[in-house]
Amino acid sequence: MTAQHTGGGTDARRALELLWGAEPRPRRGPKRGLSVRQVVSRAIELADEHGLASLTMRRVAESFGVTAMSLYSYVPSKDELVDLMVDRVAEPSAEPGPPGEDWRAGLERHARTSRQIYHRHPWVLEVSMGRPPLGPNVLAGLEARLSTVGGLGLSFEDQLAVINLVDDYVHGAATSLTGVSLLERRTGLSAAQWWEQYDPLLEEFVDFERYPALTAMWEALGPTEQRTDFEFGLQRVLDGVSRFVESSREKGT
Amino acid sequence: MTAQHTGGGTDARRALELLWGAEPRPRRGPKRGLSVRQVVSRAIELADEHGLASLTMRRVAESFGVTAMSLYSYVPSKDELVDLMVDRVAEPSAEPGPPGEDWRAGLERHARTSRQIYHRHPWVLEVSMGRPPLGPNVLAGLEARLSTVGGLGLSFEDQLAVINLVDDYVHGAATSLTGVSLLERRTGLSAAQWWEQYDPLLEEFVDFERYPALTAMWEALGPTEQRTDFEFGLQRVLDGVSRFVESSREKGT
DNA sequence: TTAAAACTCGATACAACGTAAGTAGTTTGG
DNA sequence: CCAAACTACTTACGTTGTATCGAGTTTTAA
Repeated sequence: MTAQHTGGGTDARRALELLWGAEPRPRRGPKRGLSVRQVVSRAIELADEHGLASLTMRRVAESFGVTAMSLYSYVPSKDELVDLMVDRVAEPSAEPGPPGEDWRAGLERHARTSRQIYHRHPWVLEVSMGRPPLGPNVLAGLEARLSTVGGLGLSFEDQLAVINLVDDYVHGAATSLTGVSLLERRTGLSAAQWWEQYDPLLEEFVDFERYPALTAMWEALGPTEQRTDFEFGLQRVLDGVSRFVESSREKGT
Repeated sequence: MTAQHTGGGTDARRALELLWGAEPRPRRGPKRGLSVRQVVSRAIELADEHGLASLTMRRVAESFGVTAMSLYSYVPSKDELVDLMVDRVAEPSAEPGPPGEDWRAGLERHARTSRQIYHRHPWVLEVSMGRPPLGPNVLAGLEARLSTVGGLGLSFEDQLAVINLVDDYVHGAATSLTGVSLLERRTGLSAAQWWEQYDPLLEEFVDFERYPALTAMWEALGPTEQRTDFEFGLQRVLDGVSRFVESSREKGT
């Protein structure tokens, strides 16, 4: 397991060539049986279905009927492959919003788009983006966010802070939301089944007197659904941003 | 790499016994050279220093001068070990707040405590908590949060939604914050060095005309520090919660 | 008191991982 | 037309979690 992060490649030029699709056609050897695009697409499919932990070079290769080492003529390492996967699935974040869209609607749209991406490709959440792949879609996504908050009269620092705030919330909420269903597939146990296992045992080990609020809640709600409400949180976050924008306007004028 | 998540163990009773420290003393065989506490502590130290990916049963064992398989008499699997580690580092979240603390101060304190935990133990962020280990500290942390928002007249659902919102933001922000420094150690390249590699190459591949806002920002700020401001985001989130609490009070009265 | 059961720990082994190295065969530029 | 460049295959290495087995140790039951 080498790649749990992006930007791990050693050859920056090669990485950018791959990200921006600069594949010079005239190559010497035998015709290639595959393309980088194909490899990346298949890798995404496999990761979507079985998770990042199960995404191995061997499996990607096998799905094409070639050996693992063959892939290394398309992609220098698994790290680079993950970079390419991340930029590929970021495609929707580059889509333009409707004309006349105000900042709040724009941030909402970006947030929902990200949530969609995380929902469809949960493995993205496992990839640390400390150094995002500088591909067309990742850059376009950032550009779109910046232009959404660009007209508010905020400093660049504040613009970035607002964008990061929303992105951080979405990332965190998506992690919670996805974690549950991910575990159901990984362990083969539904959340309900899991609770059935633990619920009776808990009383044996836990002194519930020490957790009155928790006990009250479990009795009222049942421990079944502890779902994070994405929209609720998003609206609170945007309310907070709204207040900041307003007070920032007052000062600025 | 089996354990990137908690709650993966197969024997629920054994898991709870370990979490709640129920180690029945009269055991038959030779005296044990170690204790579960020791093993968990050492594993945390190693994960703090070298990351979760480098935390292997062999390394933990070697640090005690025993073989990898010896550990399996203390802990049934690496999954369970990670569960124990998570509950252990959650200890600070059980600490009580000052008397008379209002809800906002309480949520702030919980958020900062979590951020501290993530800062000191970045590997926790890599562990999916879809099914948190039901140990004393995790439970106490949830109890503390619930009692913080318990006096606001919110429904249990709304209480949970508020708690999850703050936790989700903190998790997301911590992931951003930690990601950068984590990569510096993992790749041996500082963020500045990394940018130096990519910056000149970018102009070769990227048509900056297509990213005007991004270009303007990079020219103004330089791409060096794209840090997430934890406190900024936290205050916006709490502002949002505040508005919700107020409007909820109006309705409720 | 003693035999058996229960336990710890070490040695060995296996399948799966990313990928280095080497080879055979194919295409193309000089 | 041949040598350089390229693809894809075979092998191989070191690492991972952990199953299995065996030898030795302590406790319990008779």
